[in-house]
Amino acid sequence: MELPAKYNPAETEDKWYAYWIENKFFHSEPDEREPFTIVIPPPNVTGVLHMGHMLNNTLQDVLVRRARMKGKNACWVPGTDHASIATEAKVVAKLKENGIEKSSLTREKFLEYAWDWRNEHGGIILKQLRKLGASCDWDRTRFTMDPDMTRAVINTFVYFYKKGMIYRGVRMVNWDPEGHTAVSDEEVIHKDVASHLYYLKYPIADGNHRPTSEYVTIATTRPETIMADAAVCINPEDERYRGLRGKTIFIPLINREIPIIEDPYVEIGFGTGCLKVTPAHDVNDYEIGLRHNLPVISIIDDHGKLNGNARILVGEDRFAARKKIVKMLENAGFLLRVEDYTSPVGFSERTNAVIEPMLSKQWFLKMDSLSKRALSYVEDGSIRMIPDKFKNVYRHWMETAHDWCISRQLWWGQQIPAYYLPDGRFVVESTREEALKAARKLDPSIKDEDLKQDEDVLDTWFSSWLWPISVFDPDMPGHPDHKPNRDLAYYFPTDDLVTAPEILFFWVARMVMSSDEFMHTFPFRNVYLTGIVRDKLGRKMSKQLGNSPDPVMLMQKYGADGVRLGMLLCSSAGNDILYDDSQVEQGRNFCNKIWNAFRLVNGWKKKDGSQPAECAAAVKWFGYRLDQSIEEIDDLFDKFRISEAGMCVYRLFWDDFCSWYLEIVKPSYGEPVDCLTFDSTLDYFDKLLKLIHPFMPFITEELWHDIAERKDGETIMLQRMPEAGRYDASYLESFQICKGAVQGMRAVRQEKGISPKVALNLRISGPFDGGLIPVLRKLENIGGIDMAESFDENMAGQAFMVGTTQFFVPLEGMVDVAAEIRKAEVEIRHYESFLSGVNAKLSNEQFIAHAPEQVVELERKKKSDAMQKIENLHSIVEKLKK
RNA sequence: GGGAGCUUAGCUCAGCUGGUUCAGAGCGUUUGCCUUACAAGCAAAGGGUCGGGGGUUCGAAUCCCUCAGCUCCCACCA
Repeated sequence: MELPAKYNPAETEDKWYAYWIENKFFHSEPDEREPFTIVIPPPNVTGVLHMGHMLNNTLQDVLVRRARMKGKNACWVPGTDHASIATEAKVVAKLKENGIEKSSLTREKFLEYAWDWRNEHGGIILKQLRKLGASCDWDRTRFTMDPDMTRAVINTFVYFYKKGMIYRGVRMVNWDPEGHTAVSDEEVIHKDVASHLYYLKYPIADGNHRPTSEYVTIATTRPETIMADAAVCINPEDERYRGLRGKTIFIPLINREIPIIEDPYVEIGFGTGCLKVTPAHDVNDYEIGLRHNLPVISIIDDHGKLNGNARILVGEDRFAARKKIVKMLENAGFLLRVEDYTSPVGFSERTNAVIEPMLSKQWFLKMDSLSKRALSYVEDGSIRMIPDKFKNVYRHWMETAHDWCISRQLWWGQQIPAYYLPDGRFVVESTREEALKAARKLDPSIKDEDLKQDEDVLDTWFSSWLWPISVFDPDMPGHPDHKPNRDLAYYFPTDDLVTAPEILFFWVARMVMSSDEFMHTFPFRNVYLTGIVRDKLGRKMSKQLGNSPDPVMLMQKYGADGVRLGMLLCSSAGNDILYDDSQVEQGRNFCNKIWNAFRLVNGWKKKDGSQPAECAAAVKWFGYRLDQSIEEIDDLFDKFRISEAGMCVYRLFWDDFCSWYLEIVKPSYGEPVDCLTFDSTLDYFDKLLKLIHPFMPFITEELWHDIAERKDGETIMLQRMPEAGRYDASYLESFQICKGAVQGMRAVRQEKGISPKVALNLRISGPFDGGLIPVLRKLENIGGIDMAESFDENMAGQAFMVGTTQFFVPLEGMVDVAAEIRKAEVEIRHYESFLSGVNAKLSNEQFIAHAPEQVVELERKKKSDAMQKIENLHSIVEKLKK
């Protein structure tokens, strides 16, 4: 049976994934083994796989598969996130397409649509992850709005409320007038926008509530908010405005009288040094308002339109109102001038609407004690950040965290379990029944229908911050009637978390908080932060730019294994990766290389008989090389240098195994291979497949089944990862010299245009392991080999050195003597300057006195080696000149 | 405005606490090869005064200062 020269991933990948599922290889149950746990960062339930997911999940799969092969009980818990604002926005848009306005629906009806949408589109991304080879325990798949997961969230809310850590307050929030909800600070993106600075006249009052002709000038970017002004503020140090102290002033157009106050917040040098204070519509003004007890006059409604408090332009959109009021101010003579001005404006991450700072009643979770304790886990090293630099970022945030606004004015999500009595008092309980009981304690006459549940839902992160706990035990520890849970006790704390730095605060930090609160420990040991996948030009991948390849198409074209390896090889932790097709091509090519190495070995016939010397040497060498590489790979994984570990495996297979080992042991066409070499080769192939498996699960499973008889239900997935043995470093060095000799001879041929069919003689002077001469002969067409003290006189030829071993290829009549002399002289000069550097060091008394003995010793070795080389080169020149 | 980080070959990056033979890898480039495992390949070659300047040291890509450029995070001066 002839195997094709090109590996075809499509044929194998689906087959093996089905096999793994069928045999439940991904499933984990607690047992006596050491656990290894990863919880997936749950993607949006209605999302589709993008390049970031590919990278992120490949990394997780590599870690999980490796742990499994190290004999651990590996459990990778998958799931999805309800992503309240994003999903609700999608559903609203979809309904709009069908001519249905959200406002025309009841909450129940809307949620019905939303669940339909989720059931239809939900989980596509999880199916796509299977294509990638992700070895998730699908039996444990969770959704943040599963009934029991929701119960965990609700119970947690009640828990913190009863602990006094959740409160309801009027706060300045980032209002999204498009989404009609408050969004967190983290969901606001600030961009610089070109706008104008308007200079307005505010008439000063005469003391009897009448305007005078005197005025102060105020600069503002938002003239439509003047009706909400509560004061005008000056800096107490500002000499120019001494006369204004204690006076009052009139708002233009509506003639409302407001005080002049003093606060150091105002910058003397900026604008006019006079600030209009609008507590209802600006965060800083709100703070000033609090300090000076100013009234809060809100003139913008939830839709971004002016309300009755504005008195003028009522019902106008805020941006239309701005244009109109500028005209009105101008016509009335209050507009002094207009300057171009660039100011930062906040946009909603989800809807891209301009954020309106607004006062509204929201629910908050106190962060103070939670964030302090969460910081300590990272500070004391219980949680390791990879790369390390994110420790700083984390610390900075934890030290400045504000209380967390956890309510959202949406329907898709967990509804806040606060129930209002008709008189406005409220109770917080996990069920309506309990709420009724509690309410009756306040007022025995309350009936069920009198209770009104809070309309808001909880921030999505308020459910995902419980994820590492709730996926195992949705009952959540910390609740009064909680029973110990076997899964939680076994799998928690988890081992590694692989996620994007963007959600270090949203998610990672908050999981640490919830874990500290409920488990009194950290939720994971290592946090591996991946970079962002960008295009070749460094731009973020986005739908608008259309610069993102479709991951599923990519896997079809290059194979999942190829895509996995390709992305991994160029992605060190925390660094962005600039995606280019050439990377996955490299991965695909590697698959092909493995495939063809298999084709070669697969065609071999075994025979009895002695092992040729070159094979014995190659087997010995590669065995050591393998042990050396395994040691290196283990070390790289310990340091989470996953891409480097991948590169190490790549080179081990391609360079050492294929280009050297196989080339040495490879028999002539059709010839059989001796038993010892045959068995060693298959053993090495088997070990290599295991080392590669975490990176490329499909092709390794396929070939592992081909290199030996396997019983049904066997898998490479559950084989033990090869462990490093002791190796003889000096033998590896001797082999390096042999490799150097081969490369030197090839270079001579290349340079002189000598065909491989022409045998060349070789003279060796200096250290060389005679046992490797058969290897030399196998790889190069060599006539005679002399091991000589020095070279014959009068011999034309080409010389080269490997280390301190000198090689000489006699080339009677084929050498440009003058050119060779020039080359040798260049080299002599080079070594002479090197030598003089070394000599300078060695004759420096300071160096001898300060440097450690080994370093001095090394310099002496350098000196003698360099002198040896120079001498050798001189003798070459001598000979050439004769 | 505050903070963090980056700047090493054409590209993407290693280079750990300063010293293992004048700086490494992958990709790309150039040259020669269709050598019956692989042209998605084989073989060889070229390519860097480690962003500029200064300092510490016997010794600096590595530590310190400074300048320049880039990136990210936080805060948002009306």
